[in-house]
Amino acid sequence: MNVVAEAAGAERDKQKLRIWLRMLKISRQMEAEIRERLRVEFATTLPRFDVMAALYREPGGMKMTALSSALMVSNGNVTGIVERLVTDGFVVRVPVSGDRRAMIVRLTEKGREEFAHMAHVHESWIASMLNMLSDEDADILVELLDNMQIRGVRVR
Amino acid sequence: MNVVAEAAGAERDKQKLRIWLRMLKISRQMEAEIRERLRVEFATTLPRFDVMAALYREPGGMKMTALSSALMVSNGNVTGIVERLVTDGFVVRVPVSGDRRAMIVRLTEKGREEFAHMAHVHESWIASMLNMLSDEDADILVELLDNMQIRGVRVR
DNA sequence: CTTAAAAATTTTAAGCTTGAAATAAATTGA
DNA sequence: TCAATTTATTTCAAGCTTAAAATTTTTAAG
Repeated sequence: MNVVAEAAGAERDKQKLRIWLRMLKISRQMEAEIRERLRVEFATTLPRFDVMAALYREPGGMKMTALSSALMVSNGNVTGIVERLVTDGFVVRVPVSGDRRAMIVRLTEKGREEFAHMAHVHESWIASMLNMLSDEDADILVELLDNMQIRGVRVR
Repeated sequence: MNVVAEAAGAERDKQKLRIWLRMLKISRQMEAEIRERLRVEFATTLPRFDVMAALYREPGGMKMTALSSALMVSNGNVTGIVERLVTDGFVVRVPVSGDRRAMIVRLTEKGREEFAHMAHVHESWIASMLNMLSDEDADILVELLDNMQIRGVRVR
């Protein structure tokens, strides 16, 4: 590769790095704001909210493994979060008939109501935080983000 | 507000939520990949990398408070991370003459070399992960992200 | 049937993260 | 001066997170 092409490649890499750093910053800022709001207004945490969100979509409940893979976190991680949600009466764990290893986790009625309420408010927080985006920009952004399927680092 | 305008507003909120969820997912996937790589290839963690990156930009070193506000994390958090970096010989803590409360944290020569190496490889990971973006898309995305200044939730 | 492998989950150890409380030093104002 | 406030940092308790090891149960292979 000649020097010109090399320089162009380096500049392209820098541009990608810029995208990543900017995206990371925005995500962290928004996450921090959401965590703070969840703590102050609902006395809960983002991981708890995430678990409840996943369970809300599956009224029949989910196995621990399904839950942890849906959230892309480790098994052991979910164990602790679910434990605390059980203590608070938001979820229950029921044994799976026919497989004594497995457990199904399900929202209680109290958990469903609590989540429905939080989700509604949560949506308005997001809309408020992203209110600098015009409808057009929002459409472009959704389109771009939808096409970004992250896979592992390509080893050449 | 009439029913049509209300429905349009609700749809707008959903679009913003979509953007947030997609962005969060991408960030988490990329972060997970970077954490894994840092662990396997450099036996380090993302928080440590972040601290070293901030210090690399300030050859004279930074006070603890400057460091934690640059990284947008709590003071106490940085204390622990720096502690472990000191143990590994990547940073040093020097007292500030004239202010016995404060501490300046600075990369050691070993720390500078280590970070320079990691940063180079890190950049190529990012470029590889974002290789689905055309140059045009990348430019549009940088532009959009640059205009997204997140502030707290606007209370109406 | 028995044993080996696989699967679902929990436990553990180490590190990250926070908000709040504690410490210590510097600054301000009466 | 000297008391109150502010500033810089650390400590603490609680929860989050991971990878790896351990446990229990199921499935598969001979």
